Amino acid sequence: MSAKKNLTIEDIAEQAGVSIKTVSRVFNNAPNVRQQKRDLVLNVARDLGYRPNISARQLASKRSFVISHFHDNPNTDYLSAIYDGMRHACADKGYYAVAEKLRPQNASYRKALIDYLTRYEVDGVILSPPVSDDKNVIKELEARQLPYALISPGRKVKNAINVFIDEKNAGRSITNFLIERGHEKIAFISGLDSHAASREREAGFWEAVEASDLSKEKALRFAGDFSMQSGFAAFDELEKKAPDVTAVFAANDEMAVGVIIAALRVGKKVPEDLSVVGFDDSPFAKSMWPTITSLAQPVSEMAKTSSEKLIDWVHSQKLEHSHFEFETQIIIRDSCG
Amino acid sequence: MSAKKNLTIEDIAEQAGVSIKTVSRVFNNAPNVRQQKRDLVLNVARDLGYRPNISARQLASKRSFVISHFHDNPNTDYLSAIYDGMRHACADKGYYAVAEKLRPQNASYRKALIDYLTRYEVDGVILSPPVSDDKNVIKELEARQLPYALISPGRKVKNAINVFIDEKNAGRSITNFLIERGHEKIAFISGLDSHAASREREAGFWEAVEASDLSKEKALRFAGDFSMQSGFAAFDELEKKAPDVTAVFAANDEMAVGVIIAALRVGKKVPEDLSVVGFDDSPFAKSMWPTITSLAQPVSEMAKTSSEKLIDWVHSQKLEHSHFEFETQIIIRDSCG
DNA sequence: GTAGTATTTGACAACGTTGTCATTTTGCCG
DNA sequence: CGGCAAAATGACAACGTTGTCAAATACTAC
Repeated sequence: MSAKKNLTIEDIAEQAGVSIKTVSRVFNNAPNVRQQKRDLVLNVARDLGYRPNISARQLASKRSFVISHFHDNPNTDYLSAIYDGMRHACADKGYYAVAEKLRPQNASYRKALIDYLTRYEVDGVILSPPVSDDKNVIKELEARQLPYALISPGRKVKNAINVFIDEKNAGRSITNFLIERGHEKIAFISGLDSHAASREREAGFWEAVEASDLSKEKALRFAGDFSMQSGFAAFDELEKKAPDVTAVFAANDEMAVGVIIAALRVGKKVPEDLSVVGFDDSPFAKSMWPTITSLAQPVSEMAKTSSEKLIDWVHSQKLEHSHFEFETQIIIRDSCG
Repeated sequence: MSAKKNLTIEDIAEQAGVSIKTVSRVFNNAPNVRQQKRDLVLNVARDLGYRPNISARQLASKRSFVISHFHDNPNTDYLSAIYDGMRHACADKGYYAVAEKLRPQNASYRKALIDYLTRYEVDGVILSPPVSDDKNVIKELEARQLPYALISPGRKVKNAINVFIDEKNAGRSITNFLIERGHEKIAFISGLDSHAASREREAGFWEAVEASDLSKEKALRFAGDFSMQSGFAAFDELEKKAPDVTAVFAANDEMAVGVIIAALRVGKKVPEDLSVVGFDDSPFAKSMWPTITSLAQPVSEMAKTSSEKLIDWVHSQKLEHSHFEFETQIIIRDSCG
């Protein structure tokens, strides 16, 4: 074991025969460095295995190289997907990705938020539903002039990065998918009405119904809250009120799972007796029996883009593009005939 | 808006009438500061709202104030529980918690690991199954003399923090729970044999069987892999080979869910026709129908302790206690008669 | 009260970058 | 080829802590 001295910017500068400032410029992609020198520095750095010291960078530049995801969502699959996307974007640029649970129902959460923000000095923040629609949080970020990105916000915010899918359109297309398959009486199971996404998906459902030959009475709505249990309950209600419904669109996969299990329990089979489609294409959808047809949104990609644009914003000190719409896709599986 | 100048250690020192070094000592809980001065400094700091600058600390102390969790586990509930525990421990001490997925099946993962370690300069690492049993990862950490903690390792490691439950004992006790309820023919569904925890839980199962009045033939074992699908398959096999089994112990909740759904699908009811117990007390267990009796291990607490001890280790430069055993608990729910 | 020791405190130089601004080099035009 | 603007480069002072080591102060035993 050799005594390993830390490589610094000076070592590279010396080896390359330039000043430390030039090396710094190269590593920050700063303008006004001749290509030839840039290559030289990069080569020397690669050969020696040099990495800029993050702490020193932070201190000198007053950036923290940390982006944080604020959330309040019990769906750990969703959170993990977002974190994956963040890590991807961060890895390339030497940023840290962290996450923090916010509890808006908790009276002291605003204090906790401020506390967090002062303690950790993050460079940028990503908000996911339902926090992405929390006025108080947004106000706090704006007051500090902290760059932030909203994933699937209920309404777009002007001076922020907005990353989203067309929820209404998605709801419409998966509803159409059911109608096209010949279902003549269908039901929608809502998520929490406080989530904008649930409202939009429902709006899409009704638009599809109206554009079809189905009469209004042939479409029903049951209230859920995104949980599996609310899927059970919705199915039970459905059985009571409209046992002739042949297809269900649940606003997320977890409720779709609930519907399927509740159906099994009274001897109804999916898809033979009832077709079910979900939303989100969560791991559930792939592993359930039957596997569930679901509308996939590219959550990781959305988080990755959010992170990249956030980092760009931090670097350039200005917001170039603020709206990023992503495509969705219906993943057809076994849960509908 | 007042121009807000950054508060530094010097401001506090000046206000309190001491040197910056004394302030530094107070904030690092260093010894040899008179209580009276300590209080004085703390008061001044609180009044002014001072927080030490993390970057400067990092740079001067050559610590990164980051601990990282290396994992390779698709169970996002488990990962989130660990991250929660880490955050708790970190929040108090100004540390950052980050996580990174390792892919030991990937040929280049060792390179990726080294890359990660040089890029991010973490202070300590937490490994969870199956990575906590990965010799290569451990070797790499030891070579760098990086403090690390193992959550639920297959075998304890000497110069590391080991945080665990008694898996075998847990397996025994939940098996006994079934036997005591009068079940006379029972089955165990294993997880991946490469996970030490699954092997231990199984060992506990057999110990309980042997200590009981059940003859050996009255206990069966089916191979699973922790996935819901393998729960389906195990049930199907069970139906074929031993339809008179009245109770199943699945090595995790996801497989227990699989068993229940597969049973429903052939018209068997849980718990009337079949009792099922799981392991981990995941959100599944609470929300499934029926709710699932499961063995709970305090994952968040374990991660919190891991983090705390890791941070202590970093601070004191030495490992005080290395073994931390946690208690488990059977959470009785509706899935067994 | 004094010497000797242990505890407490402070001065000042790191730590490894980036920001600022001055200086040098290059490119262009007449 | 001289003059001038633009581009490229460098010297050096931040950034806000902690580490080191010397100095001051408090305690102890006689």
